Parts: sequence; C-alpha cells; structure tokens
Amino acid sequence: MPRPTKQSPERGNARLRLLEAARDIIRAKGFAATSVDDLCRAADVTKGAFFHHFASKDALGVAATEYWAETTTEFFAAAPYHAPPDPLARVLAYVAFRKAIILGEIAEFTCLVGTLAQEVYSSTPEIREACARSIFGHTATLEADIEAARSDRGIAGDWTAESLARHTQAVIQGGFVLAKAGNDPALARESLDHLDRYIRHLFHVT
Amino acid sequence: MPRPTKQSPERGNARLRLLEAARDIIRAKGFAATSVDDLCRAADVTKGAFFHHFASKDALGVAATEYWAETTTEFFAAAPYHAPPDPLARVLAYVAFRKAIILGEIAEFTCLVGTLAQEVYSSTPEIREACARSIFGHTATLEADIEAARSDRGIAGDWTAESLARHTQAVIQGGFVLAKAGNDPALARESLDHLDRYIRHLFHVT
DNA sequence: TGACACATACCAACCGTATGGTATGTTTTC
DNA sequence: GAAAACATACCATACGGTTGGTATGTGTCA
Repeated sequence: MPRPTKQSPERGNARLRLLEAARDIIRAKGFAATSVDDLCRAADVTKGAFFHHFASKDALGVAATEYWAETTTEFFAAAPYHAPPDPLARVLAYVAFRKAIILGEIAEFTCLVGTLAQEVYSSTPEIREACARSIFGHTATLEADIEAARSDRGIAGDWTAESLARHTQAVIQGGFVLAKAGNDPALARESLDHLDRYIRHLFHVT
Repeated sequence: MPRPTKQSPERGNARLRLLEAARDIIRAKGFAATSVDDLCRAADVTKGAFFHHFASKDALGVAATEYWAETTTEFFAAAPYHAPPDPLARVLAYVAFRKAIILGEIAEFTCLVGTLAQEVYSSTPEIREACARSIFGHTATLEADIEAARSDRGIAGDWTAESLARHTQAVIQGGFVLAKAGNDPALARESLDHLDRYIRHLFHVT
C-alpha cells in the first residue's frame, strides 16, 4: 500500500526498495553478513522505516524470499521458452534459457533462495520454508512439460517428471556454487550443457 | 604442533579442536553466523587460544577450509570405490559412494567448502580461493578415471573428462542445496541417481 | 462539506548486547 | 630460561531492535 505524496513522490516505496536492496545485497554478501543498516543505506530509508515494515531482520528475509518467488515466477512465465508447440522442445528451451541468462556479475545471475536456503536452513525455519516454496513452486511449472514430453513420446524409465524437474534445479544450483568457488560463470553454464545432453539422452533425441 | 601435558592431556589440541568445531558449526549455521565465541565454547578453549592460533576469524575460515581439504582427501583416498579394475566401474562406484554417505543430519553430510564458497565468495577472496582449491583438487582425482574410461571404450562426444568431473560436483552441491531447502536428504540422493543414469548414457552402458 | 478520529509511513536518536579483537599474565615443555 | 601454548580481563564498535515523535493520508458522520 504505497502512498506517494505530492511533495515527496519517493514516499510509499520504502518496503519495495528494502526488498530490492535485500535481493541484491544478500546475493552478494549472504544473509547474516548483511546488516539492517546495509539495507537501509542501500534503500535510502531509516531504521524506523525498516522496522515499520518488517517485524525483524528474519521477517525481512521471509518477505525478500517471497518477493523473489513472485518476481521470478513472472519472469519465467513471460520467458520465450514456452513458445515451441512440442513439450520436449519447451523443456530443452528452458535449459537453454537458463544457460543464456548466466551473464554479468555472479551476484546478478545467481539465486537468492539457493543462497538463503544454504545459509539459514537450520537456524531460521521460516526462511527455509519460504525458500522451499519458491524452488519447488518453480519445479512444479516444469513438471507438466516434462510429463507431456514423456507420455507423448512413450518414454519409459525409472524416473519421474517430478524428479527430473527437481534435478534441473539441483544442476542449476550446483553450477552456481561452482561458479562462485571458481569465480567463473562458465562453470555454471558448463553444467547446463551436461543437463541438456542428459535430457536428450533420456528422450532419445540429438 | 600439539603439545599434550602429562597433567592435562587435552593441552596442545586447541588448534585442532577449533578446526573441528568450525567444520561442524559452520556447516550448520554458516560462517558469518558462527561467532568466535561459539567456536571457543564448542572447542572448550578461550579466546586467547583462538587468536594465538589464528590471526583473525577469516584466517580460521581459510584454515578450516584447508583442514577440510586434507581430511576429505584422505577420506576419499581410502574409500572403496577405487577397487574395481575397470575405470568406468570406479567412476560409477564413486557416484554410488557419494550417494551412500548421504545419511543422518544434513549438517553432517553436506560440504563445508560448498557452504563457505556460496557465502563468502565476494567478501573474503582468500576463503573463496581455498574453497576452489578443495573442490577442484577433488575433481582432479576423478578426472583420471573418467578419461581412462573414455579412451578405453573409445567414447567420443563434445565433453571432456575435466568437465564431467566438475559436473559431478555441481550435481552433488546442488543436491545439497535442495536437501537443505526441502529439509530432506533424499533430494540429494535423487540427483545422484540422475547423475548415475547420465554417466551410463554417456558410456552406453546399462 | 468540513472536521474529527484514526491509520499509515516514515524519521532521528537512543539502548543493551554481542562481536571481533587486544593486552597482559600464567603455565608448560624443551 | 626461552618460547610456545594457553588463560583472563578488557576494549571499541557494530549490531538488532526500541522509542517517541511527525507528516500525510482516509473513513465517517453531523
């Protein structure tokens, strides 16, 4: 519920700006190393505004995760990989798309919820659960195409669409970890090439 | 350089105990959320001992990473997956072994350097570099078997042994991220099944 | 329609504590 | 007795969070 004023049109944006700051700073520094002051400084608001919108730093973490889930859902929904009429083509286009958007600074293309989950999984269950909703909500959007491709082509194997959808995320997240360790985005792209090859193998296409 | 005493045989172990505490606590809470006092308490030593052995908390981070690299190197060197005479069998045995050791609490089977790299990659380059040495030092031990399997069997493809070795680590690390997010070790094991299937596909075996 | 009651959005200053780190003293071994 | 291996006591600051307050908007009823 932003309420801009005639005098100060910035007013009403504090919450959103804090969420954007959280998205960017936490991906670079991690959650624990990001202070409330860091966020306020980046969002150009005071601490009073912070604690007006969020009951605690942890609550900001949950809100930032949910904000990430919403924005990424919209982003992927609008992405071009849904275009092909063939389900398998859409799945492969998804993998290609994920590879194509690995560009620029590491903090810019890596995943907030992967970072957060890895860091706070045991200390802050609320954040962990929000991360799970984001990740597995996304896998759910992939599952339909994978299952359609599988039944269309009469593929039988000891794997499920659900499991393969999750595996795509594991490969992506793992690629991010290696890219961070090696300080090289190519390490993340490389694993997506293997994933592409794996899926083609599963569906007997080249 | 431990120096145990006749009176107090605990003495001389402070450094090692701090490293063990770091290994366990950082995997559960993350690096930034782990305080020096946490580590001293767990290792049952004082702050004086901590800063006698480590110049700073960051230096402890580097040392803990190196300690992790050494101990895991020994652990994997002694593991049974080296037994098969066939290189491909060894590679598949490695994947099976990695799956088999995913047991118990999440903090106990997940990887210190993956967690650390994800958290401090941009804030503390020395730790990030130590993580890279650990991870890519490990992939180097896999490369020989993969390459031997590939040339033995005359496998040609647009992938290298080096790249596949790295991909195994990406899948493992990504599995850990999903296991943490979903609070379920089975999510990590599941991705190793996909990795096993992928490698068999690459080598045309069932 | 206007003014009263109330809610929202935000700010500046402050508080108690936990933190990383230091300075100095004591014990133990070679 | 020198030096390593600790322990004790302490410091400065950064941290998450609180407080009291102001400005601005909105619902409502005479």
